[in-house]
Amino acid sequence: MSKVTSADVAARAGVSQSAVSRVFTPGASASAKTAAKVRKAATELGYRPNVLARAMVSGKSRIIGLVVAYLENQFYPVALELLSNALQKRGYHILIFTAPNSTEGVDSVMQDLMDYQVDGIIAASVSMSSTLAERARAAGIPVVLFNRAQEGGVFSNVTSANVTGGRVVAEFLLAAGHTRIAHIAGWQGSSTGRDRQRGFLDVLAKAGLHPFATVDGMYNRETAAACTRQLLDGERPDAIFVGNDHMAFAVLDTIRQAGLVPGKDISVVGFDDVPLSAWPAYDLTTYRQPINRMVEATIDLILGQIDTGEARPHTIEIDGKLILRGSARIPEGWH
Amino acid sequence: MSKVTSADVAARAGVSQSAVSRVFTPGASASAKTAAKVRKAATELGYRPNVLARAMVSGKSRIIGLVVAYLENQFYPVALELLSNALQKRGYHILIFTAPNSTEGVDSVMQDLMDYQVDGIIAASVSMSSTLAERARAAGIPVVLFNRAQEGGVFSNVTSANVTGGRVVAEFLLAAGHTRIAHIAGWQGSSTGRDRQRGFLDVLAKAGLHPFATVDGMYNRETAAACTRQLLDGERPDAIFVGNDHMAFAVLDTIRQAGLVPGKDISVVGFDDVPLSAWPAYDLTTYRQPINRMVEATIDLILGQIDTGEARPHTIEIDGKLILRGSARIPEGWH
DNA sequence: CTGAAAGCGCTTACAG
DNA sequence: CTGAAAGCGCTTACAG
Repeated sequence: MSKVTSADVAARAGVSQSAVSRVFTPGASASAKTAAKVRKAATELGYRPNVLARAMVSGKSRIIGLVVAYLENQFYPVALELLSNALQKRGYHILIFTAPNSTEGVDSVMQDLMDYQVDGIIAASVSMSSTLAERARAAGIPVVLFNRAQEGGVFSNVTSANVTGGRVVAEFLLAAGHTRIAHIAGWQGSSTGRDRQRGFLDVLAKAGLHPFATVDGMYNRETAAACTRQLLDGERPDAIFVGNDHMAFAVLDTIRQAGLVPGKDISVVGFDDVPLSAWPAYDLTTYRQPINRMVEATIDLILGQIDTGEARPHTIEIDGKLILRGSARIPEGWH
Repeated sequence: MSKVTSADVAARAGVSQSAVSRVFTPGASASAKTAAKVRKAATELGYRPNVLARAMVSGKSRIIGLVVAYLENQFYPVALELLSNALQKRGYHILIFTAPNSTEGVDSVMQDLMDYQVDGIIAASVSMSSTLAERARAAGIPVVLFNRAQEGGVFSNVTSANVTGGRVVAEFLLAAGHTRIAHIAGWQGSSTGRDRQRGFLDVLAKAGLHPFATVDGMYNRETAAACTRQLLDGERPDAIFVGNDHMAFAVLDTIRQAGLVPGKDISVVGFDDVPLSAWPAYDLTTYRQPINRMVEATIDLILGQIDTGEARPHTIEIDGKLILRGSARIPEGWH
C-alpha cells in the first residue's frame, strides 16, 4: 500500500531529496559516498523511481504507442513481438491500442494515444486522417506507419517494396508458363493491396496478358475462400496470386477441398512469408516481407526522431524476396 | 510543439483552472454555462487533459501491464486482442512487456512494469517469484495470472479446467479403442503442462493402461516434431495426445511427412482450439479453452480488485470442451 | 457552482 | 558535489 518516494529514501539516507533523484538519474553528479548511502536506503525501502512523475517533468514518457488491427494475420503478432523486444532493450515500452478498421476509429484511438503523452506512435496496418497528422505534428509526436504508405507524404512510413514484389510474382508465374493467371488482391483500401496489384498487373500487361480475373480479397479469409470457389467454378485459372499469406491459406484450403493439388493443378503465390507459410501443411511460395529489417528501420526512424526532435516524414522501402516452395510450379532456372 | 494545458483553456474561457479540470472530470460539478465556455475554448485550442498528470494526482494510471511470452502460439495474440478490446472499452489500456521465459526475466520485467504505476498486471503464460508477489501486494497492485496457475495461492489466476481436459481426452481416446496412446506433454515447468498430463495419465492408469510413451514437448514446435519422429520409428503409437495445438500442428506435419494419415493411421488430439485448428489443412480434434470467457473472467477479476482495493487471490477455472474434428477417430456415440 | 491553494513524485537550474 | 526551490499538469479538499 505504501508507495515509497524519493523523500522517504532521502530521510533514511540523511541526504536531500534532490540527491536521491541524482543517484537515480544517469549522468547526474553524485559522489560515490552519497550514491552508496542512497542505494542502501533505497534497497532497504524497496524504492523505485516513479516513471510517471519523471515523465511529467522531463516530458519524455518512454512510451511508444502502437496501433494495430489484424492480429489474426500472423504477420502482426510477429511484428509486435519484434517491436516490443527491440524497444524494451532501449528502455521504451509499448502501449497498445487495437483499432477498428475505419479512419474515424483510428483517429479516435490515436487521440487517446496522444493523451498518454507517448513519445512516438507506430501505426501498423492502418490509415488515418490528415487532421490527425496535423495534431501529432503540433504536439511534436513522431508517427511512423508500419507496412502501410499514405498519400501526401505527411507521415513517415516503412514498407517493403510492394510494387516490385507484385512485379516479381508476375514474372515468376509468367516464366512458369502460366496463361490463366488470377489475382485475389489485398484490400484495395490499403496502399499495400493497391501497390502489389499494380506491379503485378503491370507486368502482365507488358507481356500482353489479360489477368484471368482480379478481385478484392479484403485481406479476409472468408472473402478469399469465396473468391476461390468462384474462380474454380467452370473454366479454371492455372495460377492465383494472392495479396497476402493470410488469405492464401484459405485459397489453398479451398483448392484442396475441390480435390485439386496446389503446385500441380494450380499455382498459388502469397505475400509476407509468415512462419506458417513454411509449415509443411501449406508450403506456400510467397514474396517475403523482411520483417526484421522493417522493424529495425521503424525503430531507428522513430527513436531517431524522438532524439533529434526532427520529424520530417521519411519513406523507407525495404527489398523483399520471392521464397520458392511447393505451392507453385517453379520455372526452369529459378531457385 | 505547444502543449495546451488546462491553464491555457482557463485563460481563454475566462474561468479558473479548477473549473476547466472539473469540466473534464466526470461527476464533478460545473454549471452548464461554465461547461459550455470551457468546451468551446478547449476545442479551439485543441486541449486534451494530460493523462499522466491526472494519473499522478489520482493515483490511477488506467494502464494495465500485460506480460506475455509465446506470441508464436496463436492462443496469445487472440487473447491479447480480446483483452485489449475489452479493456479499451472500459477506459483502460495495455502496456505490453514481452518476457523471457525464466523466472528472473519475468521478475525484472514485472519490476519495470510496476515502475510505470500500472493499476494492475495480467501475466499470460509466465510464472514469477514470490518475492515479486510480495512487492506487488505491498504496492497494492492486483496481479492475475492468465492461463497459468501458481503454487501457494499468492496470485489470482484464471485457467481452463486443465486436469479435466486431460481426463476427457484420455476417455475419448480410450472409447475409440486406442491402446498404444502416447503423450507429447506441455512444458512440465508450467502448471498447464503438468495438469493436462496429470488428468490424462490418471484416466489411463485407472483403465489399467500404460501410456505408450510420455515426453515433454516444451510447448515447442521443433521439440514436438522431433518427439514425433522418434515415436514413429519402429512400433508406432495409435494415438497421440499433444499438450497444445501449437505443438499438435508440428505433430500432424510430421505424421503426414511419414506418409501416414492423421485420424486414420493415428489419432491426434490437441489442446486450446486456436483458430488454425479449424482450418481444413489441420482439422484438429482438440480440447477447447474457452478463451472469451477466460478473458472476461480475467478482466472482471482485475478491474474488480482495482475498484475495491481488495486483492485477495482468487482462483478461477473455466470449463472447456472437446471439439471433434478429423484428426482423431471418433468413438461411437460421441459427437 | 467556483476560485485559490496544496500536493502528486519527480527533475533541474540556481547558488553555494 | 549538494540542498532549497520552482515547476511539470493535473485533482481535490476547503472556503465562499
